[in-house]
Amino acid sequence: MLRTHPAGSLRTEHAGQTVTLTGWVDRRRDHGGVAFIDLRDASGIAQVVIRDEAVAHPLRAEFVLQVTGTVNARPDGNENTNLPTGAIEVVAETVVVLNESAPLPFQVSTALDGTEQIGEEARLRHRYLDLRRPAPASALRMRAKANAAARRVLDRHEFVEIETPTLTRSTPEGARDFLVPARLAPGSWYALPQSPQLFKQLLMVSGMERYYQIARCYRDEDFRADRQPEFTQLDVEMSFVEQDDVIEVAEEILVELWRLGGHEISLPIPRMTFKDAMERYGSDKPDLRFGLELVDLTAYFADTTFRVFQAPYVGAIRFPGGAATPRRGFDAWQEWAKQRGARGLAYVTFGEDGELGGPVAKNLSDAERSGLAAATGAEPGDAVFFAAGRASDSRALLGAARLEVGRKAGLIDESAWAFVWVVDAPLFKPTGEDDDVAVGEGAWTAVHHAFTSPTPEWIDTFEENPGEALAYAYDIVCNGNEIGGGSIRIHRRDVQERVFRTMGIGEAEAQEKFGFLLDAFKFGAPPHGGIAFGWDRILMLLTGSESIRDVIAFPKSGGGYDPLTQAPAPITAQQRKEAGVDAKPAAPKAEAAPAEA
RNA sequence: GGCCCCGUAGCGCAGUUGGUUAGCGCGCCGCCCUGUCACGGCGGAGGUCGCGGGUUCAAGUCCCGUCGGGGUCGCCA
Repeated sequence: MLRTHPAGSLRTEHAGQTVTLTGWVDRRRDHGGVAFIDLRDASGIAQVVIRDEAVAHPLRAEFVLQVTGTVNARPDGNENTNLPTGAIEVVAETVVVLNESAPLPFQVSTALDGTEQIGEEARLRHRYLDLRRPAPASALRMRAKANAAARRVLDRHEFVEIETPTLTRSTPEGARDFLVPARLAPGSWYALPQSPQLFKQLLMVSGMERYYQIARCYRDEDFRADRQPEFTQLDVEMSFVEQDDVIEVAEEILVELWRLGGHEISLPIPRMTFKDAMERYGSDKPDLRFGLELVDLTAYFADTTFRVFQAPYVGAIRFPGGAATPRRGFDAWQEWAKQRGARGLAYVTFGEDGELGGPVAKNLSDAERSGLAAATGAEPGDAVFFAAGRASDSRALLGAARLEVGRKAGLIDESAWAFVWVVDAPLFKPTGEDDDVAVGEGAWTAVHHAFTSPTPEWIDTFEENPGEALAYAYDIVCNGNEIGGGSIRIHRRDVQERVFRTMGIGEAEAQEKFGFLLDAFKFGAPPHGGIAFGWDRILMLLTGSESIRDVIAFPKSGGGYDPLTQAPAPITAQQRKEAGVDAKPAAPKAEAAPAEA
């Protein structure tokens, strides 16, 4: 080693020792005659005192130094209580410049931590410098600890960590695949996996019984703050289990993870049905850090003369203290609702004297007006938003409004961690649910994926009422973020075929898309199920980051562009030729391409 | 793909009703400074106002287009 001690490890008990440190010049304070260098390495910072001006003067920020000197207690009154090493300093005897540094595109000094705003594009272009800063660095360190914690739990339960291919055939999860041309089979392409779903099920057929992987997944879809084209899942699968068994392991992992952040999750994590979540919170991932549930007013307005409320569903959400919102503020809410595809957002205000206000109030009958506070739970000074129309659309709008109200009214405890399992989701949803036109029978698609088993109660009868059938699936939600989800899978070939039939997937198409899985299931597939955690999203929450980009070492920016490597980039004509990108496909077969799922 | 916001020095930002030499902080360069710790002092360099077009006597500022970034809805577990 080029050093004897990590810089951040020095304390008063080292006083008198001769040490050698290595690191970067975090900051320098040159007084001409005596100079102070904050020497930074991964462990922290130590102050180096250089009394030779000729040595100190040429040093610049981020020069790489090797310093040998004596550890001294600092003179009385000169301690720096902001530094763990603030009671000591290293008086340099020799200073070796291991490397110089060009002037930086932005400052990385720890002294500026939290005060300096740097544009994300600049940070990503020089991510290696960005990662010298304390916050980005600690996010990656937390990620490593989270990986270790997951492995610790799963090892304890005799899970086997297994890697699965990243060059594979497209798995049927519905997102767009990233494609890789196959040089040795021009015209044919690999797909990067959207998840290891099929492989982990094959591993159950293999008798591995308990599998996990910290798996990279790829989906060619548009960006979000919490989405990247390549992302990581902690992927888990188990044989001979029921829902409760998977949930138990998952909870153990979550407990270990949140302990890293100093929070003890109390078990068991509460469960809520999908139906409850939608009806009470207008979301399949309810944020339970605050109450404020949706109010179903369909019955209340059953005989209303107000045309807008003559709808299959009328619901409301209370806005505590919202009556004070200025007219301009309510206009902004209208805009907000319109951006979400709603016609608007009806509202009523409750004055301190109990008087109703707002444009909707005058459209209500006296009886409707007088009972409204009791029906909605509104107090004087509150406002209430309404949505009327199709239940699913209206609830979604109210659910979104609930979150917005929660933020605006300061109802959310930012230090809270509210976990919930959302269970009993529907197995199927009608395709084209967004159309107003009722869709005919048979047009169903899987809510999770095609291999999710119906619950035991529905396994024999789901075809009779696909819209009602429940999936043997579970999502784990934290503070309104879905951080993981899984299901008990179908292991019986007959059930799988019935599910495919309900979804309108023909035998030929099933065989073409994932025949290898169906074939495998012929040979004694055990009952199995599992879960996948959105690892980036979990780390985002654990580190208090605003974006998953903060917990990925080298993330992409918008459009899938990497500002650091400048990928994607054009290829040469030679590469193009070899890759077979331009191979003409064989004459198309008569049955044509199956419609996109 | 729709909508909203942003683009001015290496970084973060200001720039009035369109007006003559485009500013501020940090950083950078030079000199000075023996107890600082976001050290300090003096001096200095650094600009295709994202790009293209238009309106105007005059555009960083107004208009149109375009590119890039961020957010959001669609999409995506």
